[in-house]
Amino acid sequence: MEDETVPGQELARRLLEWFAAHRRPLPWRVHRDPYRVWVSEVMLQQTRAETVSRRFVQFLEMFPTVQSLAAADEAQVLKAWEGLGYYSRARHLHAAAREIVTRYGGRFPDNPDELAQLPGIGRYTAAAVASIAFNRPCPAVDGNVARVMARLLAISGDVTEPAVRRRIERHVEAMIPPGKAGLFTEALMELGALVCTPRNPGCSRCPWQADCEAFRRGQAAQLPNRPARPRPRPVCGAVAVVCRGESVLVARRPQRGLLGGLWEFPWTETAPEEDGGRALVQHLRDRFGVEVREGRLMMTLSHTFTHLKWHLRVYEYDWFAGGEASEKVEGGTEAVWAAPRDLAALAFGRAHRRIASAWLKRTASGLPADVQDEAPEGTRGRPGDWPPKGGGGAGRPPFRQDVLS
DNA sequence: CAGGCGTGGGA
DNA sequence: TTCCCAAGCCT
Repeated sequence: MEDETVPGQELARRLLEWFAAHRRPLPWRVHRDPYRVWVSEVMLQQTRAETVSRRFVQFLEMFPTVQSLAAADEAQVLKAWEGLGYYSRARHLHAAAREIVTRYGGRFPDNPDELAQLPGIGRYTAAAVASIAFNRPCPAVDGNVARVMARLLAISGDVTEPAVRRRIERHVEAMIPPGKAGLFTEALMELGALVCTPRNPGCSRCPWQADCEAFRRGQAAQLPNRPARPRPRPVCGAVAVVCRGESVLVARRPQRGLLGGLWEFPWTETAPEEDGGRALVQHLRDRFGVEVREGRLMMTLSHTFTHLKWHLRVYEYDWFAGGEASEKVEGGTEAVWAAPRDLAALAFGRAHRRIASAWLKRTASGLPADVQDEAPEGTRGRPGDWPPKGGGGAGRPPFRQDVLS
């Protein structure tokens, strides 16, 4: 169409030459079947390739085909996804697998429009799967590609804006070499991952250095311009580890929203300066029908999400009464008494997994519970000063709560 | 459409 | 320690 085409093809030729020499042997590049391409692309969303490589291999061992993934329970899939974050990806992956099996007979759609109808597959992933798995000439613009192109063209606008991204897509589409769409897509992302990195770009190693407008202007490291993210909002809470024999009480979070479908210890949000013990005991009674004897502080911990920062006080209780049913409790909260082996089989988010690990370690060793945070004593994690830097609450005595009246 | 949605690693 | 992310999607 435009006169971009000819120099674009020369750029593509040089890129593919570079890719042939520097391509990493990543596990999802061994076989190029649509299932593996799809799983890897979803797993790579907002997640580093180094993290994904291990987990991808494990996931493929557990779910080697789209049929096996579709046949699994969602809980199994979430367990396989544990620790990877953005758990809606796992739920969507599972739902899409079922749709591919039931609606498409187990054969993936080969075009971006149909792919993008599937849950968890957006504009980028649809184009990536169509180009890499089916060699369709679709421009797949992820963060890597957006960065490379923003520098190549010296685009100063926000590359997360749809209008800017569509402009980049048009440029990329014009560069796709006939018959080599998949290779080109991989090569462009690899360039962003290995050379045209966010900080300290390796311009001296770049096959496009001579054509890069940002490099010519000495702006490569400054582009693209990304809007600053807001600081995580602090949330304080009190967590209950209720012990009943060898088991502890755990509950499943709602399917939607933060850590959806994962398990956790019962907890309640508190004001920053309160120890939360009373509200927690009330919570156990109201929400789970469980009465406990007394509580004592077991540990404190902080956990940062993209948009939240949890400051948790974890209390250990001995069960006294209630909750025998170990089933659905009113309000829709599913709760169970989990033995150590159950804890290992359930999927938790990072913070609650750490609580489970701490409890298991203490139980196994027979040692008394210890107030312990990740920081050394005297800096953070003193029971009377939580959350750290929050102000107030100095010198508060350790929580004790008698339940029975 | 702006904001919700995880985690681990590097500067 | 703090900040910035890393192969986005959904509502």
